[in-house]
Amino acid sequence: MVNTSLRNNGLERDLEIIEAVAAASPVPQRNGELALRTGRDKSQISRAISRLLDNGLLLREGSGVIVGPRLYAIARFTFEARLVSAARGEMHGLVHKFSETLHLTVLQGLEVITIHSESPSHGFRALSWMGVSAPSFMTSSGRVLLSGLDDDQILRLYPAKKKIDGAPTKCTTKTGEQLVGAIHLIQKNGYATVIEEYEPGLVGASVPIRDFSGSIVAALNVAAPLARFEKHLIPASLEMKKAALRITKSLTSS
Amino acid sequence: MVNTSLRNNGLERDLEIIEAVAAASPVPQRNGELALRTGRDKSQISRAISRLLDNGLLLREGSGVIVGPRLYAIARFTFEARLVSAARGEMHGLVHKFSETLHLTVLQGLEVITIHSESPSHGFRALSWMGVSAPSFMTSSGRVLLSGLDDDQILRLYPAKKKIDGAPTKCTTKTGEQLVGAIHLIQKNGYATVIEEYEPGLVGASVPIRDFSGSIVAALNVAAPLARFEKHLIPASLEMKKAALRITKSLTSS
DNA sequence: AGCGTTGTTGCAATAGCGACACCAAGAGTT
DNA sequence: AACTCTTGGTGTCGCTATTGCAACAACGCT
Repeated sequence: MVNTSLRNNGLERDLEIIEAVAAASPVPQRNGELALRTGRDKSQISRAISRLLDNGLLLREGSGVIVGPRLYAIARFTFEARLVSAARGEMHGLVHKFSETLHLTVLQGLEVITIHSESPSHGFRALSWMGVSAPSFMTSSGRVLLSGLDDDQILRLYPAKKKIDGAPTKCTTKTGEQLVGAIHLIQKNGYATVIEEYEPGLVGASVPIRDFSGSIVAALNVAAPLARFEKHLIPASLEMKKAALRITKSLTSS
Repeated sequence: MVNTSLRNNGLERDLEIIEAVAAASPVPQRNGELALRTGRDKSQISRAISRLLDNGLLLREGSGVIVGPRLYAIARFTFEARLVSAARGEMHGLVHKFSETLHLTVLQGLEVITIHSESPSHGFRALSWMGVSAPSFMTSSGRVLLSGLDDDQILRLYPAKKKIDGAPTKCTTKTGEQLVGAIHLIQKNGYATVIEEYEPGLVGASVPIRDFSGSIVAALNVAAPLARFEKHLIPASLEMKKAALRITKSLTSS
């Protein structure tokens, strides 16, 4: 029952513009293009960009704008920056061991966003992982990230009896009740696996990464083709569990 | 002298708050502390933080707030996307200066892959390395890219005593132990050189390119015939070091 | 209990936003 | 040059959100 009518259109609009610019990176975005993308009036875009330029969030490049330096200055001091540098080496080792792609994900709202990926030599270099935020209830990393919450917190997000919006037929957690059940299993095992839930032909496993206090701050995830990796899901999970512990350790010691 | 009256207090205030939070990282900042730092009314801080939380720019951590993952995701994505175009200019200048071929490489799995090359006009092997991968332990760029990892992480990839598979006789890093030693030297110098390790008659030098948070994300590399370039390896490395810094700087500061 | 500290919320005045129309600068085209 | 077409920037005005002060609620402390 928090006051939700407290909304700042300005901030939302500015973020929308910045993300539109970021999504088009490295191509500088022109004024009109952004107006189209965000569906706002050109006058608003013009004035907003002017402000964002003044504040260093955007930067002129030719006849368009790109993301400015101030964002980097802030991003440098985020928890994610430390997390990535702590996890990168471990992920590297696991890529070598599994020969499959690894992801480092965090929860934002109800979405899972990937903040770092490591691919094996034979994989494609994923360039598009930033915008791809997946729903949390149907991915292994999402369930792992949710597993830090209490049952009633989860049920508040996903009501027990109600069918979750957008749950595909393959998904094993179509209601909040089922989700809580899956999460109990994750809490017991310390890892989560999914088989062809999010995408056909794909399997995945995830383990939680905790901070010094034990709360879950991120998830380590491996995704691979069903045929190639199904039998390795459990061993890989156990391996990742150990890696997650080492990441926690190096997070607290730095 | 244009738009001085166009100042949006909201954006400025929000940025001021976010930066205050970032500056205190990793210690979560409480409401009142931020009011003091920014010299604003606590009511404004309270409401602003509530908005910033809703938008994922900030995150609750205990009784305070930290910077959320959203900004990091934007920064990370745009940095990668713009890396090649930012490096191209510097590489072009270095090609001119060295009259040798330059490569921009990243690590994928345990292989080094070349994502961009610049060759002098007389270059025979102009495009031959694009997308080609090489083992990381025996190339200068590979060692540079590994130099962001801890010793124990490297030793997990390459056990200390065990002879590395595929290491040719010329290779100076035949065991994990030797590799760690070589990497220590790279970390100390800020560059890596190899002489006829990967291919007979060929020498090379590499320097790391770091992202906004200091993580090594790519390597700048020059490869040349032994006879022609051996005496220039060190000066070229120093030159490339400066170029690498400029690349990072050009992306992260105005 | 009483007290100090800390975060949230009413409320009037005010400042900024959103939408539409208009203006200015270029780039072709004839 | 004048003509159009495109693109970015401004003027204005009704309307809504923000501001700053205050009172209020929620703790923690002796």
